[in-house]
Amino acid sequence: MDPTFFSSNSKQIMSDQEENDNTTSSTPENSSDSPPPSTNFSDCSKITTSTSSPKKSARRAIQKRVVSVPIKNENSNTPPPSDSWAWRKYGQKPIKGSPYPRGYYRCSSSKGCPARKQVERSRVDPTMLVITYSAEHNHPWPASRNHNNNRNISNPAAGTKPCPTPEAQQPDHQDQDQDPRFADLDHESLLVNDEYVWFADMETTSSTVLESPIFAESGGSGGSDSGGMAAMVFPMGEEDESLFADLGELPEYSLVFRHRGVGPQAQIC
DNA sequence: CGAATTTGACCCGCGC
DNA sequence: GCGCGGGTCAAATTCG
Repeated sequence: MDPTFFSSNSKQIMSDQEENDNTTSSTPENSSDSPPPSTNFSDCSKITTSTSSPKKSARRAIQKRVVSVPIKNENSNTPPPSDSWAWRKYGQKPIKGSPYPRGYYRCSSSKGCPARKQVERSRVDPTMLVITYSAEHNHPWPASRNHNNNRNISNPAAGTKPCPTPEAQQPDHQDQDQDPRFADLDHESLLVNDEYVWFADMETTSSTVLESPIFAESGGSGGSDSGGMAAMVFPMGEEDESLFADLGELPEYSLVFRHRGVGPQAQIC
C-alpha cells in the first residue's frame, strides 16, 4: 500500500477561475479557513476540488470528499447516516448504471451554508453508502447546528450540541473504541458522542475505507458481490496510519474502519 | 401553518 | 451540433 495513497488520491479539479488557488489542495492545513464538508463517518475519502455545477452556484472551486459508510439494513429507504449537520434534501435522481438513486442534500445548518452532499448506495456493495460532500473552497463552514427537526432524516439524533470547534474538540478514541454502540452499525449506532463531531477539518483521515473509482465501479462485472472488497476496505498498514497521526481528530465514524491495533476490530460491511 | 420531502422540469457540461 | 447524464430548481405534497 502506498503510504501516499490517501494524499495522492486526492484529486483536484479546479475551476477555471481557481486554478491558481494553491490552497485548494486537499491538505489538512487548510482546515481552519476553508473547512471542507465534514463527515463523521469513515473518512475514507478522496478529496477533490472541483467546480460545482456552474449552473446556479458561483463558479468557485469546490472541495469534494467521498466517504463510504456502512449501512446495516438494506432498506432502500434508509436515511443517510447522521452527522452533526442539518441537511435538507433538494433532489434525487436515478444514476445511470446504478440501481440506486442519488440523493442531493444541502446544508441547512445555517443560512447560506454552501455545503452539499450526495448520498447514494454503492453499486458494488449495497451495504455501503457513498456520500460525497462538497463545499466551496474557502467558504467558511458554518457553525454546526442541528435543527433537531424530526423530519430531518439526515440528522435523526441531531440537535443536542452546539458546534464543536476543531480547537475545542479532543477526540477520545479510546472511549469511542469502547463504545458498545459500535457493535451494531446501523445509522443510529453510528452516532457517536457529538463532542467528537467537528467539521472544520474534514481532511483528517484515519479510517481506512477509501471510496475510490475501483470501489465505486469495481469491475462492473462481478456486480453485486463484494468479494475482494475487504482488500479495498482496509488498505492501510500501520505506517499508513501514522500518516494521519498528526492530523488529530477523527470523524466520529472513523473508528468503525480503523484497523486492528489502532482501534477496535474494523467491521466489514 | 411552517418546514421538509418529493418529483418533474430545466440547465449545463461533456463526449461523440 | 446534438444527445446524454448529472445537478439544481421549484411547485406540489406531506408531515408534525
